Amino acid sequence: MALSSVVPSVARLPKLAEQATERPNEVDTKSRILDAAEELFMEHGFEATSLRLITTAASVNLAAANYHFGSKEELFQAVLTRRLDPMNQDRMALLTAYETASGGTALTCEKIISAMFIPALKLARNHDQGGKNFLRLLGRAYADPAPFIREFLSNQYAEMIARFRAAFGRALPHLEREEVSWRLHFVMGALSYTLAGTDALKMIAQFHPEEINNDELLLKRLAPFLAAGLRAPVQATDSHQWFQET
Amino acid sequence: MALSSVVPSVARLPKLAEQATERPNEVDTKSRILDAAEELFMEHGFEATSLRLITTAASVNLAAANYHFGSKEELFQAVLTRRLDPMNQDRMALLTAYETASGGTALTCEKIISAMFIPALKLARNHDQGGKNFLRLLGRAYADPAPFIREFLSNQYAEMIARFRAAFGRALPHLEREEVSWRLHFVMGALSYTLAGTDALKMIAQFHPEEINNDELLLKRLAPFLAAGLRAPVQATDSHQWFQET
DNA sequence: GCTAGTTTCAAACAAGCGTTTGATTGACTT
DNA sequence: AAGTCAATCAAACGCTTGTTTGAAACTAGC
Repeated sequence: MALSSVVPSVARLPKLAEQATERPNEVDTKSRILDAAEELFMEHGFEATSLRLITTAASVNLAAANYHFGSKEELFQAVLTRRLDPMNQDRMALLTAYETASGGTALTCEKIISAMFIPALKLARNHDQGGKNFLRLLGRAYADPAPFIREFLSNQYAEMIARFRAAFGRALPHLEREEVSWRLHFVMGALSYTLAGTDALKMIAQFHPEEINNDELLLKRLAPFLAAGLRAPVQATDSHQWFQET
Repeated sequence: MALSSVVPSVARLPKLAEQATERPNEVDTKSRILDAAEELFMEHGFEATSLRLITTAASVNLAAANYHFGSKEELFQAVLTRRLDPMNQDRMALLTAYETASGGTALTCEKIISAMFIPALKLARNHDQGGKNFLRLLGRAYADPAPFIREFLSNQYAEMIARFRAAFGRALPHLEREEVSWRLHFVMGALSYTLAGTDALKMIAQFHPEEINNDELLLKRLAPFLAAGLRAPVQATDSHQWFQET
């Protein structure tokens, strides 16, 4: 179905052994497509972004997208993988570092949340241009109904989620395993929603507009909220303290 | 641009004054389209759902969609309005009822969250078939990048958000207004993400599969989490307790 | 200089899209 | 019985979509 070589070799890379590969301008076609696709997918979503829009923005030929990535779906996955995979590796490495540093004692919730957020912050700050775009793209991909996106994210996240669920389980020994999983779910929900929000964010936060794109301040507000939620007392299953009214 | 009468009159309604209008089968074309659109938009998203798919599922002519609603965008808005508007009215009415019942004293966070959730629960439970579908559709619409959707939701939610922000402000007098707005934002994020989740939900909750569609149990887990987050102590702005590591 | 193999390119492909048209149907009024 | 008008229908409109094609451009090895 795809072309014979979805991963083409290196014949026409621009002067491979001649000069430094990190020129900000005039990078190779594949990266140009990835950069343009990242921004446009973030702005319009997967379905509403056409390959023609992407390739025009990248100043490459339309057929180059299918040549280098095989299909639009594979291009989207490549956009996600490029940054998501390193970020999740960072998260797990940081969690491991915290755990070995603490000896045998369980980590605090704040420490574990740190291990989730710091790699995301690093991504938002360090990358030349696309970091913030990518986090917003990721937040939106989380809510996308397309099956191939949901399946892809499930696989990409499975290992990291398992590691962090175990860590939260040790940090909150009084909670049942189910409850820990649910709260981790809520944490990821608030995080992805917050990262994806632009208009919804403006809707609520008409103040301090300079803060809106300051992810560090944003997460400094989100983290205490989530840590307190994680430590909340469990609701008795048969309690009718809630929802007693019609 | 739209037809001359986007809101057509009542000439050919099926035997208008003859029989009861609440037959579960053989409802009028407009409702059939709305029901089919609700389900398909929920399943595939706005862009990926074609009018042909909707009208075929509704067993009506393709042109009927444009005739009754004007355009695909207006159809989507009609799908949202049909249930969202009454739900938000319910929320505000319930909040007002709580406030008058409490006399002059401020409501608790739990009570305010109740006023947000109970109407959503009612929607999920009472409506013949589409209630749960609609909540998932709503959660996804929240993350949709399409400008007309974001604008529409902003307008639909503005009044309700303002009312609840004020209520939370009174319940949490030690918090600055900004902090209250942010935390309300986080609350709505976790809520919409949770309501929208299907695969992500399965990904985390492999246990008790019968609970997944039990919204009451779901919100019984979510509510204590959010209430605790709302009451969390504020993080000092200059504190470096978080994120001190690279 | 020839050849092999990778990348680019303009052009076309078939399919699907939202929307519009114009005729037809059918219930109502007069 | 004629006329009015909302509602339905099959068909088409113009356009965009993702993908494919085959030739051209280019680099590298012999």
